[in-house]
Amino acid sequence: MPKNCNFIEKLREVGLRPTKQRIKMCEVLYNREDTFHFTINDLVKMISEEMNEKISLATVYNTVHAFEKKGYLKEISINSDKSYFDTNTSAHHHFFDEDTHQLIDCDKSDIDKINIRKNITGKKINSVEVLVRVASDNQTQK
Amino acid sequence: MPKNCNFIEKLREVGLRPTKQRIKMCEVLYNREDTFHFTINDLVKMISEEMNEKISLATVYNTVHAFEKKGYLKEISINSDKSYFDTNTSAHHHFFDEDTHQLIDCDKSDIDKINIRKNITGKKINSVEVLVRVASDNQTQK
DNA sequence: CAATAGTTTAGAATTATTATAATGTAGATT
DNA sequence: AATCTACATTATAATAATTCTAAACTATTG
Ligand SMILES: [Mn+2]
Ligand SMILES: [Mn+2]
Ligand SMILES: [Zn+2]
Ligand SMILES: [Zn+2]
Repeated sequence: MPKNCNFIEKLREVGLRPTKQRIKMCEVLYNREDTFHFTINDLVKMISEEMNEKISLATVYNTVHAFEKKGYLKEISINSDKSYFDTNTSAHHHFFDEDTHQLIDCDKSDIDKINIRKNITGKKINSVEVLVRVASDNQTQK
Repeated sequence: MPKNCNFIEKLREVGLRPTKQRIKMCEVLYNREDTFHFTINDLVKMISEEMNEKISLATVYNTVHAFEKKGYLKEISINSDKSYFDTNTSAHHHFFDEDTHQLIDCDKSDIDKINIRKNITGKKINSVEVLVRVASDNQTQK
């Protein structure tokens, strides 16, 4: 979703009613310079801090999943106890900092295009994602 | 861990006491032709079916994590509600069948070696993993 | 054969997430 | 504009994976 676009229109376009809560969430998620990664908890905090709105946890979950289904959010594969989401919905790869639990985008120049030679009969490829786990240099050794 | 090796020795080597439970789990995990992927639930089922042993759930969790820490198991990054583990501890990539929730190994010929050009200062790369999500061809369309 | 540190266990606690079901509301219909 | 209805929101309960607890057990050491 582009910054400062007509969220009401955008929501209607994909068949989602532009409710107060969804518009607020659009503002929190998309009205900023850069895309970012977040957990549900992060998002709840952002909503209550940046806005003076209280949106119920269930609605935050519902809306995040609705946006994901409509292609306005992506879920990132990290085996952690919680889910991470990304407002950058283009195909891209990630670094995951195991110390801080922060996700960092790779851009195209960082990793060559992945070429998959194997194909599984009857199955189509939905996504190809690289996760590069990094950690402080002086953690495993010493 | 090689098939039919001396598990008692192998456990002692890494400072784990060779308890009845750990030896049983070694047998279930490593005494077979091929490596495989499993969830904790899968493993509990295997233990009670293949062996006539009952190992408490807490011990299964403890032991899986102990084996993981010692490098005898790998955890696979899938954004799912549960964790997946792998008895193949070599660096390799995966297909994940979103219909059946099955993991399939990629071998070296399937995906070229990933070359990471970006580096994050003060951080070292712990792992580079590709996850290829696949699903039935006639699921998204029609 | 003690002593001790590490291990197992049942069950409780925790945590992220989803389900429920009552209330509210956007958008259509009159 | 009032009414209708399908969709949304909400507080709360339920679920499910995982971790914690603390008591009982056991492998190893001396
Ligand atoms: Mn999801
Ligand atoms: Mn783990
Ligand atoms: Zn990203
Ligand atoms: Zn594997």
